[in-house]
Amino acid sequence: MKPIIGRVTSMDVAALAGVSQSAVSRAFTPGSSLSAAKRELILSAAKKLNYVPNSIASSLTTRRTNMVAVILGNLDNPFYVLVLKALAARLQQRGTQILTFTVENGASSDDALMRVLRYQVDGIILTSAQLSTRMTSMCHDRGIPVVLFNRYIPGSDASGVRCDNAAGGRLMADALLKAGARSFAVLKGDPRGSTSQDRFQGFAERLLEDGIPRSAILELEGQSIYRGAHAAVLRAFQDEGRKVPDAIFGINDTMAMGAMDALRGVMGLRVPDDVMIGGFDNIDEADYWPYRLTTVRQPAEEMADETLKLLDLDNPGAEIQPGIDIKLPGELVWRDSIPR
Amino acid sequence: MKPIIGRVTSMDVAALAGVSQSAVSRAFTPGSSLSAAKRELILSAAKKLNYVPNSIASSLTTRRTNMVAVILGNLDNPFYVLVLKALAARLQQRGTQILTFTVENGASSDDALMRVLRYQVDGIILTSAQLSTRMTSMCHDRGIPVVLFNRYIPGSDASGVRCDNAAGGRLMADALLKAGARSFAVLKGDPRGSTSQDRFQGFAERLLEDGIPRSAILELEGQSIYRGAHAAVLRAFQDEGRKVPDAIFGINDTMAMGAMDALRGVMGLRVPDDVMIGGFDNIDEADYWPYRLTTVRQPAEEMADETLKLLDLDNPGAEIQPGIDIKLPGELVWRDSIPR
DNA sequence: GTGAAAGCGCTAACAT
DNA sequence: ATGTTAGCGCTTTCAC
Repeated sequence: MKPIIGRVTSMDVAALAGVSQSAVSRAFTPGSSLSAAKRELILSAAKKLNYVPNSIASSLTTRRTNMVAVILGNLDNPFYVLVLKALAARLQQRGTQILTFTVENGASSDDALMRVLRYQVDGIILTSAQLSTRMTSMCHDRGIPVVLFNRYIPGSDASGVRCDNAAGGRLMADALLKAGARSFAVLKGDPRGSTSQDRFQGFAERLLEDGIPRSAILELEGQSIYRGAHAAVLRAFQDEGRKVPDAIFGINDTMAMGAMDALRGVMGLRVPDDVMIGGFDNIDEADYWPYRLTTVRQPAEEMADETLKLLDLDNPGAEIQPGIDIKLPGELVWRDSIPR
Repeated sequence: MKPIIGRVTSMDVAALAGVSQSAVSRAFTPGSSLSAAKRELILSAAKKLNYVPNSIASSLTTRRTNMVAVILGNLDNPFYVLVLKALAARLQQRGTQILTFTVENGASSDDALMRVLRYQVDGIILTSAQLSTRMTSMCHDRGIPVVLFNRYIPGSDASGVRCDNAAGGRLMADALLKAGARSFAVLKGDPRGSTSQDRFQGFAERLLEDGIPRSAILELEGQSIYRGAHAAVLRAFQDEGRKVPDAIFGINDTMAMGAMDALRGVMGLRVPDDVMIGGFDNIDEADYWPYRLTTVRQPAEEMADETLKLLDLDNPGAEIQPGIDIKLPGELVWRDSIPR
């Protein structure tokens, strides 16, 4: 017994159940006043017709779409896959769907944001790219909360959650110093990203405390990816013949892994005997046997929790918070790429 | 000069520009008849008000949301991240957004699908989990095209695109046989997934042609993940003391890598000298120096292309295809985990 | 508790 | 080319 062709609407259900269309609406709205008997009647009619409420139509009146946009940049970095998973688990559980946008690495998210706005999402989570102040205020005007994930935009009043990247950088410098390293190289990612800058900043600061000037740190551009780091290391230490330092700090694990493989696989060095390597993120791969990378763990799950708290989806009307900046501490995870 | 608080609608723009509301609508609809002058006028008024068309409202009449649902299962498997990226790039380019759903591995997607249906998506791409026939027909009734990505549901009339998994399995068996292997183990993933079954099936068939019966192949459950494969290998060859075979075939690269690390890292064996290892997918990591995994490449990009072709988003009204099943050939990528 | 009626912001005939 | 009008499928007053 196939139902009517085309969409079946609450009208059809109402007709079949012999009630008004608004009753059908109530039957699907938890907490609305409707007698249990009538609700049952309606629900069974609905099932018979394979009726599914059209949430697009309802959001027109409720002004809530139950969709949140997640702007993703670098999916090549497994950390952001972790983040997506953490966010998805939490959001789906509360009945919110994720509208995913991927943007070219380092690209401005403005155009992505423009498209997002058309969809009247209930909130926006930015894990990537820059955000212009014009966009911030457009979202603000519409009452759409925006939260920056692991990035900070100076001068912006957008709120954000991030790992305490500078402190994490210090943690790593400290570990390396304790292990006896005296010369250093750093693999940086997107130079415009605050994440990379902050980690380097904290790292350099701690080194300076031990008398190592920032100018003594070799800065390499790894473009945030394995391949980029691999190439940068080879270029510096093989092609250009620079001296391999005691330690290399990869601003993220993927780059640390790329560096490690270039050093070991191509140049025949040993880790940590010839070079120590430190990473950041603590992605799953960092624990794989060939790497056993000592790294700074980012508390992805907690960061996701805080992100949703800032989004405050349960309080639609609420005035959007000013520039709250939540910093969660990272934690050093000792493995084998730095001797202890 | 801040615009009006609250949402600004096409009415506001019309008022400011001194035109009718429908003119505004036309100004934002490419190819509608409107004089260039008026269009300019409207566009500038819109910009002044920071107006962004509400696509939720428009989809109510157009019956198109420009959203496609992508149901994702195992994001732990980097191959599906690749797939998501490929899909996102293509979809976004044509102005279609992705509604992402993650479901527990192996779980039924029925409830996810139910939620998807509320959003009136223009199409559904299922890269994971099972799909009941009831769901298939519900989508069918609504005229929502569904395409299965790398899975096949026997008896279902849903269309799908997949790598020729059986042929890929044969390719791997062939390579292993040529390299001199005579005893085998296979790391399987979700036993309910056709992908895992098909690859094993093809693998076993080819082996049989060389006189190796299926019963001689040791089947291990690796749950499709690194850690699962790692544990399964240790359990079989260390705890239970089974004899390590000449070759191990990981139904996907992640599992092959897990097996490799268990064998080398824990048991001290060498690859490929002591054990050969083959994978499937050709994820980026397969090429990393410590692995250099010989594997069967899945043509992810082409698969994404075919998926979108089947979805046929440009022909909304079109009758949904019956059970088309597109199989794209995999390709053996030789690296170092199988001697040549 | 329940129905009637008025929108939500837009598109799509239909006029002109 | 442009304005007028009638919905799209739902939620939400407002009566009863």
